[in-house]
Amino acid sequence: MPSKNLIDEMIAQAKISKKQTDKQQKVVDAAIKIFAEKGFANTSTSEIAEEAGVAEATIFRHYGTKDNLLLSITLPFLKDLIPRMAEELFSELMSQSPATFEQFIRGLLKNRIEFIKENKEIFQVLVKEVMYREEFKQELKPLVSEILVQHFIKIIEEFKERGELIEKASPIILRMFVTFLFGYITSRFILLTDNFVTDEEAELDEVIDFIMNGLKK
Amino acid sequence: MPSKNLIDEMIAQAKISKKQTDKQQKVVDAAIKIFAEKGFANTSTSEIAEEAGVAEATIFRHYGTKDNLLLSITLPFLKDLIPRMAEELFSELMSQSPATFEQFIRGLLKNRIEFIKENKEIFQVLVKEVMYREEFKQELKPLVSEILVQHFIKIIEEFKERGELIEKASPIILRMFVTFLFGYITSRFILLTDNFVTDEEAELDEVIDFIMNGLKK
DNA sequence: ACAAAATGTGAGTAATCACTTACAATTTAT
DNA sequence: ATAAATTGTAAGTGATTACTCACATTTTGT
Repeated sequence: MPSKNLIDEMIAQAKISKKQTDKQQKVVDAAIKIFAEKGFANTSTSEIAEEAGVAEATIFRHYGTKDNLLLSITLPFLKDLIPRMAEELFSELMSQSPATFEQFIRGLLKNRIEFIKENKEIFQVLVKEVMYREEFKQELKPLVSEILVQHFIKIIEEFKERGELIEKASPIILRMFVTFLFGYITSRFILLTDNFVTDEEAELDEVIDFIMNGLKK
Repeated sequence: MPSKNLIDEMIAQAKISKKQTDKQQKVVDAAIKIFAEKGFANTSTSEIAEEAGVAEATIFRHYGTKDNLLLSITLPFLKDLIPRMAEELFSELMSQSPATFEQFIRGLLKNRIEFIKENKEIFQVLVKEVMYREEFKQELKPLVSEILVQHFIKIIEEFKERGELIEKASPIILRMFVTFLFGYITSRFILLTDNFVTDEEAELDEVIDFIMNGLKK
């Protein structure tokens, strides 16, 4: 199972370390669902309690504050599981040592899209709250710079040595790639939540072709 | 003045058509500022009143509801001024008939970045609320499909005929271009509001080079 | 078996929310 | 000049908010 659902993993992990209750589980599930749909600020604790089939006081028994509920949902996802999965992904991808950069980004994109699809809701909660909360940006920064940048630069330089990539500074290559990836993910999973693209395989080909060759004839 | 501040224009326009009051002006300015910073749901009307130096009831005298205040700020921006500016921009760009597609997107990007910078706050309010409010998506859809798509397809086809662009279906070319542009704008103006790129001119060159030629050697 | 600890909840609480009302001040029309 | 209309506000309103508390139930350790 290369791309296991992270929420399940998160919950499983939490269960071992701090043995979550049935009702706690239901609270978390309900909170993720409603936060993703309406946003943190637009969701009341009474609404979460109702959706979870639990007394409102139960939420505060376990999480203390509404803010802490949000952090309990999102921080483990950010701090533990994303970095672990990222490293697994990269080592897996590179151990298969893809012949071309194209093959590499094809594997990467497929994997990431699957990953985001499976964790769409918690991903939506995160993206929305990052815009409002400096604390989330602060949590994200090291994650991005250490995990993402560190790994990517290495890979970019490997393929540059092979003569597959343009001879530009690796951070610039990375920035262009990430900017496109970011636009791709946000436009398809955050903004246009309803009508997702029909033929994914065909779209993936176009995306890769654009990243590699651009728009010039 | 090719790229005049739209908020000023909006306010000026509103002043003529419905003669805005001094206090109304202050309310709108304060609301845009706080909405952009903290988001609509996290901002109370009492906070807006205080920032504007106005009684809370004054807001409701003029706008009736908090929701209507948001719409009074954002809808004119969406419905009147963006389309007008878009058409002006395109006719201006094309009347100078840029020699190459590269020149065209250079002009476009410069212009749009300037525009977004000048209207950064109202732009942030819009992007944040589009994620939560179906009504905003509904307002945006025709705007995007009529103004943006319509104009762009024409231009893409012009440059395809000139043999400057790859021979792909125009909607696909457009989709790749817009996806990158969207990622560029959101990552720089919504997420990383603080440390914007240092050398814009150099970055613009890299962006254009990526769009045209991709990452392959 | 049973005490202690952990979990769950109904019924609150004070604070804050968007919004209203009654009335005063100002502007506009004649 | 003055009546009418518009604009502004202090002081509320009920509703909802996140959160607390006293107490019941269940689970756990011995």
